Amino acid sequence: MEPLVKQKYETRAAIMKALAHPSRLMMVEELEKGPRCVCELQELVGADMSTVSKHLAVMKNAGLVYDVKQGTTVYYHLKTSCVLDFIACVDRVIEHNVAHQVKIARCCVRSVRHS
Amino acid sequence: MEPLVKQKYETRAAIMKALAHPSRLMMVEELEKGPRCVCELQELVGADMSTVSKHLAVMKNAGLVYDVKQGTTVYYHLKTSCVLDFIACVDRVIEHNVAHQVKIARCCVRSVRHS
DNA sequence: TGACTATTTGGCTATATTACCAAATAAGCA
DNA sequence: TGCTTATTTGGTAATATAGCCAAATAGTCA
Repeated sequence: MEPLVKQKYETRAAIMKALAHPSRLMMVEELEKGPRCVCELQELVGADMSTVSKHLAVMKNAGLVYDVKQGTTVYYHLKTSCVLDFIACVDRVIEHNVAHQVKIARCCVRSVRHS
Repeated sequence: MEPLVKQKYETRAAIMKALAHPSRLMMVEELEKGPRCVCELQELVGADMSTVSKHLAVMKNAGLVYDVKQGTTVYYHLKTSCVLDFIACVDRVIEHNVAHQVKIARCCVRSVRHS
């Protein structure tokens, strides 16, 4: 494995990781509606403000969001809305999984009935 | 935050997490070309076979892949190829970030030249 | 059955992530 | 300047993740 190729996958993974947290996903979706300050996002996710700030730092570091200071408040903006297509794809995977679970469940019910 | 809504984001994050690793991304891309056995994937990522097997278990658990046993070898298949659109989106974020870095770099060069 | 191959599991250590609290910064205003 | 508000940073403990080795499983074939 060439170092450059390896690097490519590490870079990609870093961005995915920055999205792979419930609070962060929630915030990304909220930011799609428009810029939000830390306090608004804190209310949304219901965690300590320092925690929220750190989550935002992670996403900023990955280049998913940027921040604009206005007085004492900091407004975070979503950089690319394509992360939402992203989430749509994840939801398709979930639907697929759920459908499969249902199929298994139906099968169980049937075999109980027949036993 | 209602528990069900919270659950939704946790489910999504779990799937993202299952993708958020260089080796796993590499494997997903390889599996797009067709089913592969663990040994082939091991060669690809260059890690211990047990490590590769555990990575595959993570993805299987998230419903991203499924496995078919054929004799002693296990072939892994990609379930949804939409995870690749996903990767395409990540690459767009990366491009965007790189472009920004270049802009900063150019700016630095200029200011050095002028100082 | 016994040996061989492919894969998974268990155990362990090192590292990373997350969350909270407390303290530090930074901007605006009396 | 001193106070207040919004946010970030540092410290720390709990938990999760990743990697390797060794051992266990499972299937094939002689």
